[in-house]
Amino acid sequence: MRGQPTVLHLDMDAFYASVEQAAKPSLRGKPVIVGGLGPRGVVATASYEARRFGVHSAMPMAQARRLCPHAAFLVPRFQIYRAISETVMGLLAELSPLVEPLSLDEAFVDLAAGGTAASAEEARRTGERLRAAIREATGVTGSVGLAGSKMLAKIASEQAKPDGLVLIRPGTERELLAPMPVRTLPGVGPATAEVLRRAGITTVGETVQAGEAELLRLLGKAHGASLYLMARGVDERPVVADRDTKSVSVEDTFDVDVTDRARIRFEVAGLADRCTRRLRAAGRSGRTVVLKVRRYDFTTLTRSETLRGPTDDPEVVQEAARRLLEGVDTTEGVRLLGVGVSGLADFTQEDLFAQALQSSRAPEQPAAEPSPGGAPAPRPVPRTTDWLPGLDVTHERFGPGWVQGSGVGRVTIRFERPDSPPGRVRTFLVDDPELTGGEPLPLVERAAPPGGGSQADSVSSGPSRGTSRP
DNA sequence: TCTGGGGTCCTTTGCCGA
DNA sequence: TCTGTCGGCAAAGGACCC
Repeated sequence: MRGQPTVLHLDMDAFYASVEQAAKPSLRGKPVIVGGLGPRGVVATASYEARRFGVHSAMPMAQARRLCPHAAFLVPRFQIYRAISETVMGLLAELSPLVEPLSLDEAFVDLAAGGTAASAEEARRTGERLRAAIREATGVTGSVGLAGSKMLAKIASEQAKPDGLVLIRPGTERELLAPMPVRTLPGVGPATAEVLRRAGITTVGETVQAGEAELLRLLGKAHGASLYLMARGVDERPVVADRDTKSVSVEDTFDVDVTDRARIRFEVAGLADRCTRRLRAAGRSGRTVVLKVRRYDFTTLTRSETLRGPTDDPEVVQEAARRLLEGVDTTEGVRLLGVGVSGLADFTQEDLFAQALQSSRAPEQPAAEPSPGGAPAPRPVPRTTDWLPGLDVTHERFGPGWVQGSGVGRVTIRFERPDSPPGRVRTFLVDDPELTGGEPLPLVERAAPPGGGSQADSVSSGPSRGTSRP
């Protein structure tokens, strides 16, 4: 443990929902729920107003609707979240060269490496300056935790929420942690908590009392040892910038379970294709192809195959995924399919010999792609051209707005912008020629407009996913 | 209307070669 | 030469995180 609070953890407050409220004045102060809106969607983020009704992240959307039916339900707009995230990460980079992003809305900063935490007071001033800068540059708020380690900085930022700052003074960690539930510690999820509970351990203090030997017995070597350290407030994990990606994967959950084998093959081929596109975009290639199947009953299995050399060739990945699929029984229906590549290499070198060998080892299946024997190609889920709630639009006469809802051939648009008062609602026919998909507007005047660019695969609501209208 | 998507890390098991 | 074992790799599953 370090002598000074030199680790800063930043956590943006209810990030996606806050961005939507900043972008849409009519939603400020109201419950906002962002997530997948399909029949199998889950909540990505709930605003604090919605959390008061018991809605939280990862909750099935259907349950969220029951708990908070009057909330605004919106699909995520990753383009603008990413743009704001880049602005925030830029501000963090000004504090130190050692910044470790955890997600779009969270990061650790090693202040010691930036020379901005010589004392607790200076660390606090740095944190407050950062919070002000974030608010000014982005229009949304973040909470800051400061402590001598990652774990404690993260616990501090959790306590600071929303829109606050908490500093844990070195030397006070043990008493602070003792009464907290074990779930507070990183790496303790539902399963570990249950194992500990059955052993009579529910708080951090009890975890320490149990002793290392008992934790090793209960949880195994790696997990037990690290939990014992964490529970005593010992966390020597360094802040690591530039973490290397280890795998790339794409997956889709279907609105309705799929049983048709031809359709399943077709979807797997499409997933393999999307996966390799992402791989290539990142300039990487990989050796191990993984097929993931979640069945009708939510049991999940993976099948993997390691190639002779790394590849980023869509055909090779498709072939491997198809071979893996042949060994999986899907007659009772699948709810999710995924394709991933791991064992990543930096270079994109093709091992042609390995390819030839691999395909000659699987001769039983004719090379023909998804549509066997002249049968009509299996239909993918029709791309819904729905106007999805929350997406940006522009009307030739009324200007920029966002989709509030749609149905029976109509779409309701609210015309407002981040800097306007709450706007008015108008309803149009879905094919109104004056209505087109729009770009996200910047939340604050000076902020650069979100870096455009394509993001074909980044919107995450499955086969009927909501890309913005062309 | 039960349960997303994209990751990381760890454990177990089986196999193979030294 | 036989046997044991050890390390490394591959495959599969599971827990956890945001």
